[in-house]
Amino acid sequence: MDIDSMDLYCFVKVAYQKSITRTAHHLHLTQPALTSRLQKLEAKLGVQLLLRSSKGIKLTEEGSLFLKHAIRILKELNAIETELNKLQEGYNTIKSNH
Amino acid sequence: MDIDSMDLYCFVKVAYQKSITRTAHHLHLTQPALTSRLQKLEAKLGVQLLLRSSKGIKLTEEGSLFLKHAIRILKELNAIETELNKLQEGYNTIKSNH
DNA sequence: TAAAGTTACGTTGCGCGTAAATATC
DNA sequence: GATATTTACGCGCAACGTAACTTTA
Repeated sequence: MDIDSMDLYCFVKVAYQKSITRTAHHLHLTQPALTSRLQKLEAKLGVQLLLRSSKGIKLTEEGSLFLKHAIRILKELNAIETELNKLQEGYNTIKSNH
Repeated sequence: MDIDSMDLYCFVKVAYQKSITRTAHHLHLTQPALTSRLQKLEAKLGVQLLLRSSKGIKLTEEGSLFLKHAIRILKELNAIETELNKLQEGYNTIKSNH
């Protein structure tokens, strides 16, 4: 399937902000780049996640389902970083205790 | 950070098989391609995950920690696919019920 | 016509495979 | 020397940005 964490992050942000334009700014991307990313994510999953209109963005049922999982995965990724950092700090503490 | 699911899958496979060569074959990749992927994963995380030797592969402490999270994320990704498929089947059932 | 999203297109960087190098038993 | 991993290098595709297009309120 090959989904990357940036895909998830982009989708979650768009889901919350309900706007591709605004989210693109926040992520330091252009609108077309973000549009393309979201289209490809939907293609990979084989489902439509977003309902686009000139008013903004709404989630489909599949989108809502995906959102829950995406958030869980992003939390898991954060946990990895945190735990790896702790492990590193542990070593440094040992090193500096001589 | 930008980690993709293929990174996780590669790492988990290598962790279990304890060999880059063998895993590369199973994943239909060449050895250098897999090596490069693993190196970049370690670079992204800023930690060493694997201990390489001519005998094969062992996990570092960080590697073991990462493995647990990686497995959890892959399960979560599987769950997404399963649930999305169920949703689609649901629609088809409704459609065919006329 | 303004503000949202999308399509078209050229460029660049990343991931791959082939080939050569290195290390350890 | 056989078997493991790594480095070097060239190529192709995927992701980006700019610019033009489309839609709807």
